[in-house]
Order: sequence, then C-alpha cells, then structure tokens
Amino acid sequence: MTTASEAAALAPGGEARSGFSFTVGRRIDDGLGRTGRIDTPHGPIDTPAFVVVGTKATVKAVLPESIAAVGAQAVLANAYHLFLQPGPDVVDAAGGLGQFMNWPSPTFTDSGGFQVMSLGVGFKKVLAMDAAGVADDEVIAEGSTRLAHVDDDGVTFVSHLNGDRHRFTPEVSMRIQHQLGADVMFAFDELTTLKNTRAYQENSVDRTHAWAIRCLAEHRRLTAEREHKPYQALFGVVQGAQYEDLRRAAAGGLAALEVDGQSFDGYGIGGALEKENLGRICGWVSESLPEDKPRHLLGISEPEDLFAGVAAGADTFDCVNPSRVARNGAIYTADGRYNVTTAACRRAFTPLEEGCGCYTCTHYTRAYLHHLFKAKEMLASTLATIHNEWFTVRLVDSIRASIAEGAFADYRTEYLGRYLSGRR
RNA sequence: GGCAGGUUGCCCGAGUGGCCAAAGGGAGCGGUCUGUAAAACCGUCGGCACAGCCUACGUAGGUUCGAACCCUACACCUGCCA
Repeated sequence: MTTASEAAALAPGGEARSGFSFTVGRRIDDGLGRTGRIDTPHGPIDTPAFVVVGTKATVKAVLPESIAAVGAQAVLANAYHLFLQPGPDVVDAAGGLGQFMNWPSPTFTDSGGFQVMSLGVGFKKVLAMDAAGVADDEVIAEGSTRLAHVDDDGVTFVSHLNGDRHRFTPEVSMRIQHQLGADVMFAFDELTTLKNTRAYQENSVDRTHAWAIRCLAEHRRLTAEREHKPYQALFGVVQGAQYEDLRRAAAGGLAALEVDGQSFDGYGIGGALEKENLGRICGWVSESLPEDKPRHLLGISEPEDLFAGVAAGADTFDCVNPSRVARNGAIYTADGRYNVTTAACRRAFTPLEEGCGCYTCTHYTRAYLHHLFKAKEMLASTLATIHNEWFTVRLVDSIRASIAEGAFADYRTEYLGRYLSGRR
C-alpha cells in the first residue's frame, strides 16, 4: 500500500508539505451529512469515521494490532497527559506519537483543553448537571479540589500525578502537539460546563477565539521551524455551549480566521452538549463552517449521538466511552447495552453479541467474560474493549456506507428503532 | 490435667447493659460512565402483611424494666504450662 505521505509528496501542484487534504464524497439529501476522505501523511481516513481514543499513547488494555483489527482508522491521544508523562520531547525523539506507540496509521492529539474543564471543576459530572437556577461561575464538583485555574492568557494546572504546577497557554499546547507529531492537532480551547452562566460562556467563547489566533500563529511558526517533519493539520475548536448565537458566531469567527495566510485545516465541535440538543447544536456549527473542511465532533460515541452528529455534518468522532465502559463490564450491541457482570450471563454460552465478527465474539462467550470480570482478570478489559471498539467503529462505518448508498435516513430510523427499544 | 483467650449476619471483623438488625471490609445483587485524575464510582445487602412486627450475635438456663454485651453450665476452637 502506498502511504499517503508518499502520495502527498508526489501530488502534482499540491501545496508544499501539505500532505493533508479533505475530499467530500456523497451528501445526505436533506441534511448536512456527507461521506468524505481525509488524507494525512500517515494514510487516509474515510469519513464519517470513529477515532479510537488512546489518551496516553495507548488504547487501554489492547494491542495496536487489535485496534487495527477492529477497523479503526485513527487514534487520538492527549497533549496534557503525554506532557506530564513521558514528556513531549521523549515522544518527539521516538519519532512521533505513531512511531512511539506502534500505530502506523493516522493519529490525532487533543490540546489539553478538555482538562481545563475536567481538572478545573474537580472531576465530576458537572457537565451533565442541570443549569437551571445556577448563577455561579466558580463551578466545582462537591468535595473536589480544583486542579486547574483559567485566565485570559492560559491555564495553570496542578498535575494530578504528583502535584507539580504547570502552565498551559495556546503556544505551549502547540509546541507540545508539534513535538507529539500527530497528523491532526486541536487548538487549545476552554471547555465550559452547562452550569456556567451565559455571561461566562460569552467571555469563554471570546477567550477561545483569542487563543485560536495565537494557536494559528504558533502553529505557523512551528510548521516552518520543523520543515523536515510531516505536515500536521490544525483544527480550531468551536465552543458556545447551548446558545445558537454563540455557536454560530464562534464557528463563523474561526472559519474566517487567517493568520499570515494560515487558516485551520478543519474544525472541532466541542463543549458540553446536552444530549437532546446535540444534533441541533452541531447543525448550527456545521452551517457556519466551510463545507470543504472536515468537522470533528469531540467526545461523542453513543449510537443515537453518532447518527445525530453525522446528520448534522460531523465527519469524525472520538470518545473514551466504548473503552471505559468496556473496562467496567458494559457491552454495546445492536439491541442496546447490557452489563456482562450480571448474573444472567453466568451460564450464557453465547457471544457478547450474536452475529458479531469481532475477535472476542468469534472466540469467547458471555459466560467466560462474566467469569473474567468476576475474577478481576485483565483479559476481561481487553476482550470487552475489543468488542466495544469494534461495535462503535463498525457502526460509523455502516453509517458511512448508508450515506454512500443514499439510504442514511432509513438506516438511522431502522437502526435506532432496534437499538433504543432493545435497550435495558 | 492446669492456666489464659475465643465462638457476631454468606465470609472476615468491630461492638462489652438501652442510641444494635448490629461499624468497617469482602463476596453477592443491581446500576452509572460521551475531547480518560476511572481495571472507577454509586446503590443494595436477615425476613415480612415494612413509620411496625418476627427471627438473629455457639447451646441451654439465669439476672435485669431492658442482654450480642452481666452470671451459671455445657459444647467446640486457640495459645502457654505439664
């Protein structure tokens, strides 16, 4: 197979060192969704696609071979985590993230923006809490310690590993991400919670925009400085919480951004998204973004949300959920999600999901997985993760196929009808 | 044979007169998890006709208004001495 980096190098008339491009394929008739193809120096990604999360340069519990077997086209790691450990210089010296973790295909890195929120509010479900009646911008989970403090220039973190104090700014995040060397990077942004006030959200969107400008500038500088390295694409991240005007303004602002000829290669859609409004919010954003650039919906993977995201124009997704949930015994199937740890699976000598082609389902039974979880054996996490990642990757693959066949709407109705009714 | 300690709910283990159906842990059972501070967390955990009642802290008896807690006997276990 010819690698995309070679293809890019040979591409006639291509921009120097580009190696990154996006081609739109077929569109959904009555929606913003489309199929497409992202080309990166480490190969192509057919979209819509689910990107598997490997925060610390490893998809927890599984070998890269398994991730490839599951059908994953790309893996996403995290700048904050890799900055703390082992340090971006180590990853750089290793030849970049992909080389370091033995993942030859495309890689993404998140900027550390998510940690502005998760470490800032103290690691709780503040994201999903009801915003009604709350007028406090010092949002923090009960009984927790705030490990991150935001200001207009950046964020001060206290390492969750050893308490060391660190400072992230847009420039720092860009430098780290360039050292990590992923094919797609995200601009450093501030992710708010649904509990923040409207006034705070407005300021936050402005702050994220100001940071986006600084990210672009630093990205441009680093790209020139690291001329010998494969091109790394940079996606700007759209915030604006649940407010239509903020979302549209944020997206439009990022779309129009150009710093010394450098603009974003794609866009991330981020922030706290209420499940019910997810599709609508994505739609506002997609409408305000250029059609010829890819849109990545950050941190989303439940079936109904994937359909909603695709319908609203999202091209790629990433999420910790399939693997995290797997490690805790929850299994996704076309008929809903269930816990294999349940007594009903003790003597169920059937696959996790009937008809599934994944390694786990073709070799093991629910009863065996049940046993492994009960016995707290590591293999439980491994096998369950393989299944859930396969489930999620293949679901998005099948959504892509349905668009290509012009059957997205029917497929969505049919699939979710079964999935949601079978749900326990 | 003597001396000392012990016997608590499925298991381990606190509790030594009322606030004890009995702390805590484990197991069991159920659930949660959306840009990973997560191989984590939460709930439940004697029975029932459930703001109450019944059964329960080795067994049997006793003291007391009231006992897992005090006394007596018995059974079994553990350590030390012979």
